[in-house]
Amino acid sequence: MRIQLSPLTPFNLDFTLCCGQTFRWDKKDSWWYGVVGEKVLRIRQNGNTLEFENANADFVKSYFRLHDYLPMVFSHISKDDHIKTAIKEFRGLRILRQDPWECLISYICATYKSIVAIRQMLLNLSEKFGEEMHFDGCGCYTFPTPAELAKATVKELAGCGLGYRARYVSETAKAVYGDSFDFERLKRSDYETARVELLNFSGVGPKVADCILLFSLEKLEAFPVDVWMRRVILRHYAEHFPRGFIKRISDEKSLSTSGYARLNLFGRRYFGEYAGYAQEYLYHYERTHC
DNA sequence: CAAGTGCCTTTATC
DNA sequence: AGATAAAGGCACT
Repeated sequence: MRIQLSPLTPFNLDFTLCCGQTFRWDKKDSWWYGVVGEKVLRIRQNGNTLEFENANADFVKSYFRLHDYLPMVFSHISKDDHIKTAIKEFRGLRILRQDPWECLISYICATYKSIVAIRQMLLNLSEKFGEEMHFDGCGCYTFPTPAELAKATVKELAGCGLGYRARYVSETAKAVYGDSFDFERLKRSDYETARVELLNFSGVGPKVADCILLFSLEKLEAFPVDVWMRRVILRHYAEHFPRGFIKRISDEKSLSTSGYARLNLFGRRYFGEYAGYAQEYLYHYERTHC
């Protein structure tokens, strides 16, 4: 199947899948392979043509958020030269619309880990608790369902390399499975309401909640602040804060709760309703230029 | 080669 | 409220 992309609103598949928002995609030759839902999706881009197998066009458009009109997004978030530079370099990077359950578990696992390590943990979880798929080559397992992870023991989860996160994943899986938690309802809730609900899950703090809101619950105003975003703000946006505050968060090994709240609020106010897009461009630019 | 540092932080405990 | 320590393990220096 093919989709012709509009030349008016850019899309770049490589930037979108490489920028660290998702962890279970692999590139072999020109094709990207990823398990989404029950299927192995194979997709590649050639200029304005998107070619794929094993999914329908509507799903692809939704998953890659092809309906986001990026020129409008850019006009909202282009507040200064630094973000403009990041946009110029990674034009076409899009926020994904990921599955909320997988996103929740992924970012619980992501705390205090490098991206390669996160990928390994999620691969282990899928191989051990997911269902095997049949498609050419790739390590193809579905992401485990809430039922599958709720059944797993903490020891088994720890065996996947989760460490202290094993308990959080177990508790959260049981909560989601037990309540038949409805993520679609959170999509309909506003940002603040959905955020408060996410914070109730074990292993979910402000940063993890913001990632889930942005990458799977359609809250484009979410502005996750991790160590990289702290560096971005210290280097390029320090003049928006009092000296003392900047000194304090420079000295902190890890960002305090109040520090997080302040940087997060700055991002949302400064960049506006598409702050999440700004975050992703700045994050990816910082990681590739350090 | 050993030891230290960093990693898309959260939680428990003061 | 706000600070602090502890929680895998692996890659990198």
